[in-house]
Order: sequence, then C-alpha cells, then structure tokens
Amino acid sequence: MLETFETVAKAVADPSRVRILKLLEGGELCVCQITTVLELAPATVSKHLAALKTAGLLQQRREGKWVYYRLAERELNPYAPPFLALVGALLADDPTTVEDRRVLALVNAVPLPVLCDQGRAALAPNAQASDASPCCGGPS
Amino acid sequence: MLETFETVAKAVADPSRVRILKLLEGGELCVCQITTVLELAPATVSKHLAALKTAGLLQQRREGKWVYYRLAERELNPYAPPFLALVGALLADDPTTVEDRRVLALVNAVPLPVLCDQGRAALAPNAQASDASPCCGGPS
DNA sequence: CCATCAATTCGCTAATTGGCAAAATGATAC
DNA sequence: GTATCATTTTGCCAATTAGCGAATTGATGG
Repeated sequence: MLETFETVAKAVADPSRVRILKLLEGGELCVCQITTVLELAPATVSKHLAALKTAGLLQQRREGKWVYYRLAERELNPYAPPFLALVGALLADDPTTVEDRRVLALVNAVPLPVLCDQGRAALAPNAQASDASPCCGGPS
Repeated sequence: MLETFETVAKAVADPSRVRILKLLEGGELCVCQITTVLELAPATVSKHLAALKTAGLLQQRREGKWVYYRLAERELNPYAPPFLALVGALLADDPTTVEDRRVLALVNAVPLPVLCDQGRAALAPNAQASDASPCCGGPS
C-alpha cells in the first residue's frame, strides 16, 4: 500500500512529468506533440510517460503510427485520483504551465505528420496562439 | 513555483517521510520517539525531518534537550497544506501506518529519558497498547 | 517482402539521494 | 568550566534516476 502510494508520489515529484500532466488537462495528445512542447528527446519523454502510466495516472491509445496519452479515467491505482485532483487544482498560473500552454496552442495548429517530422521547427517563429492579440512583434 | 511544488512532492515521495507525517497526525513528537518507531539511525531521521521542514510540512519546537516536531500549522509553503491534506486523507489503514501507531502507543508509555537512552529496548517485549485487548499472547 | 516512421527499449553517464558512523553543535547539570 | 546527552552536520557508500544516442519494435504503405 505504502509502496503503491510511493509510486504515484514519485511520479508526481518530477517537473517534466508534472508539465505532461498539466498539458494533458486540455485533452489527449500524441507523444510527438508532448515531445515538441517539452523540448526533450523522444526517449526521455517516452520514459516519463511510462512512469506516469505505471503509476495509474495516464491511459494510452494507439491510432495508426501515433500513440495518444490522456489523464486516467479508470481507477487503476487507488492513489492516482487524489494526486490527479491535486495537480489539477495547483500550478494553474505557474509560468512554466502558462508557457507550455502557449506553445501547445501553436503545436495544435500544425498537422501531425509535419510536427513529428520537424518538431519545433514546424512552429512559425512569430506565430501566435489563435486567441492571442494579433498586434505587435510582427516582421518589420 | 514548479520548483517549490517539486520540493514538497519529493518530500512526500519517500516512505520513511510519509511514516513520519502519519505519526505526527497524533500530535507532536520528539526526535528520539520518531527514531524509535522508525528503527532508523538518528542521523537519518534528522535528515528526513529537515527535508520535511524545508518543504514547509513540519514545524519545530525546542524544549530543553529535546526537539519536538509537529505538522505545520502556519503556511510556509503554499503547496504544503494540500499535500498534508492528501496524506492525512490516505493510508489510514495501511499496514505500516497501523503498526507504527501500535508501536507509538508503547513508546508513549515510556518516559523520554529512558526512551532516548535505550530506544526499542525500553519497550517491554510483551507490553500492549493501553487500549489493546488484555487477553492472548501473554507469557506461557 | 521491404522501406518508412513513431514510439519504445537498451546501454550509458552524470547527478541525486537514503542509509550509516563519526564529528560537531547546543542545551542542561554538575 | 566540564561533562553529558539529544540532535544535527559531515563524509562516505550504494542505489536510483533523468537525460541522451543507438538499436529495436510495431504499424503503415509501397
């Protein structure tokens, strides 16, 4: 019991994994989308996702070549829901969370094949999230 | 922000530290009492207590030679209260928690100077917590 | 069958950490 | 002041882990 609690707590005790959880609050994402936002090697992200899944915090879905992850809906670990609720309630205006959400909006505007192939390079350098103000910062 | 969150989450992601938090739900305890229950070296317990205090989960009080720790009442870290609430709500019937509470009852029956000097040896081998049933398991 | 591509697993390195013994600290008692 | 005792700090070791690149897996498409 204490051991399964520890598994979930350790999963949540890493900043990259918390960033993933916060990203997935907006709905499921495929691995290459998460990788692009976090700016980490695919192998690293995959390992983090595996840790979160083992902890019962995430679920997985395969669609063709892509694998989508989402916050766990079924209770695979009795300690997972309270931790998910806690993370969901906190860090809403954390700078990293805010920035990640901004980048995610850009990522969502790029078709998956392009994104998986090019990563961050697929994001127009001066592109803005759809709801961002259209003024300022454009090319001179 | 994410960093202070991480400090608290890491503090909670260790079984020995969770045991300490669960022990302190019953009220403040001095270091040698905690050490006796956990059966760890004083140096190890001290380090755990320091980590919990740094995370804003514990407060400290000195009385003569003894140092008493208790769950934090004042909010030293904005993330500490939700984590304390979470730990408080969970693991109530975890085997380790139950056993630790049983031993704590024995520890509470021993005067501090004797306990600090003798540790576990100060606990009568067949002594029972005051509220335990008086039958069974006595010397033959 | 073979090539391609997303994701995962493997092997490795650098950094972190839980554990202890020994030395240092801080407070009481003589 | 000196001794004693509880706690903390320091130094060390073994184990864990986040990160990456390279190799493997699994599915799609020729």
